[in-house]
Amino acid sequence: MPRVRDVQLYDEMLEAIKTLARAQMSQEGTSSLSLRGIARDLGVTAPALYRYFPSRDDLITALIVDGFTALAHTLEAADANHDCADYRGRFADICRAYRRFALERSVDFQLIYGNPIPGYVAPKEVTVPTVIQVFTVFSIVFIEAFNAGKLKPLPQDRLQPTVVAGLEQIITRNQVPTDVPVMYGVFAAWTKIHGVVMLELFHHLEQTVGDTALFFENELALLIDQLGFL
Amino acid sequence: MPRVRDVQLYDEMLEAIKTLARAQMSQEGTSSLSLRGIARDLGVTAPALYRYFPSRDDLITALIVDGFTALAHTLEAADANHDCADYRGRFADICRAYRRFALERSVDFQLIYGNPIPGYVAPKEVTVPTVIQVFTVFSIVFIEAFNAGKLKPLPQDRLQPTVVAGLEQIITRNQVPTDVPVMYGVFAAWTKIHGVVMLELFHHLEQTVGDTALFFENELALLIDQLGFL
DNA sequence: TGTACATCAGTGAACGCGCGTTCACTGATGTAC
DNA sequence: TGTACATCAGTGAACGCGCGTTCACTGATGTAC
Repeated sequence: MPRVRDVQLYDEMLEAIKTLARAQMSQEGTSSLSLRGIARDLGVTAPALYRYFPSRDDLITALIVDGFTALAHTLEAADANHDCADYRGRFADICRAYRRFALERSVDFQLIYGNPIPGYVAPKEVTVPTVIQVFTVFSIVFIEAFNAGKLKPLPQDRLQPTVVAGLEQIITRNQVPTDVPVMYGVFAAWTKIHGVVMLELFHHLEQTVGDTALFFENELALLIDQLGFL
Repeated sequence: MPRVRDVQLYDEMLEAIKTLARAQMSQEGTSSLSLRGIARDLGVTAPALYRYFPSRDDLITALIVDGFTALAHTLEAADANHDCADYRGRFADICRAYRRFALERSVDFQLIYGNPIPGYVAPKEVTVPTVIQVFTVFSIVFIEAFNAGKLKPLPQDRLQPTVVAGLEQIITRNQVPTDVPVMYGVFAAWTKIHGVVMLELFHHLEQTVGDTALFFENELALLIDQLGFL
């Protein structure tokens, strides 16, 4: 951040740029982000943007980080709406929020989970921590449910040893206070929900199952049972 | 197709263009397809391509159709490798082929299931039939297994009435010779596999579960039981 | 077998547009005396 | 309170590059007589 006269104005400009960037992406696709286009929309010349972002890639990075954070907050908010002990309800609402986010803020969703942007490489040290945020929200419900005796996860002998080893690594690396089978449930859930949402988002389901919202609810209900939520 | 002097040469040129297009997309992303770039690679001027494709969009359409067809054939081939009565094995291999296709031919996979290409609109009358092809391969195993008494699908009362209605529509529209619960299984399977594959493809799993191949196998084994394959 | 001619396949120039980034610059702003 | 001056915020021109598509054209090819 260069020296700035008015911090508030500066921050407003930052936000304005990112908002217009998202608008542009939602019209033209995530890969068509153009600094000149943003400058045009903003009524300013293109070089002016370089005071706010050193390059186009830095703008993209900021948008990706924002996207992950927004998703994580959305999921957290959905979780907070609930009686703590209603684990089935909490989990369901988190999943619903995941879907709603994907459909309503599809730019952000495509940006974080869709095709990579050509020529752009995400700086891992920046994006990885934010990826974890999302994943953490899911974990918390599982862990709390399990500790309350309200989750009966898959027995560990149904998991491949290498998978177990991988999960153990995450558990220790991120200091997640739980066991492998519980952790496995998080991934089983996430991958399922993600699949349904992705296919719905890109309109591969509506031609086939028809009412995608109800299909989602149906799959969600079955999933909750399968995962062992009591 | 314009009048052509040598049909074989013409077809070879068509293939060459599409091959270079795929190569370009795999380097620069599906949205960065450039006719001029292809012409350059081909050692020819850009207008020459207009003898083969009336526009960039027509080339994209051809690539998408090819992608769906290739995926469908890959799945069919995986299915053909098997003792007909080994339904669990057949289903597992189809899913493995789906994953392998996504990872090995990721351009095609991103093209058909990933972010839409900005400014491009798929002509539905062309692409929809090819979408069905893929879906059909999955259906066949389910139907055959069910008819052989080797699949115990979810009871219909666990499905939402509207979802049932939607599935009935597909069944009659495409003249699929089976019942709603069997059809539902196809979607339950597809969405699950798709979710795992998508997340692996874009490297969201490797940071977390570690060995993604084994994670896939693990999820697949569980899925086969859940779906009711005997 | 030899020649005239239609046509196919690809060229080269042009149109009008886009892009990210660098650079020297100007005018407005706030501050220090 | 008034003026000089540093610096911030944004300008405008330029660099060197990209793109899809149209158009009149040329040279090679195969065919018909």
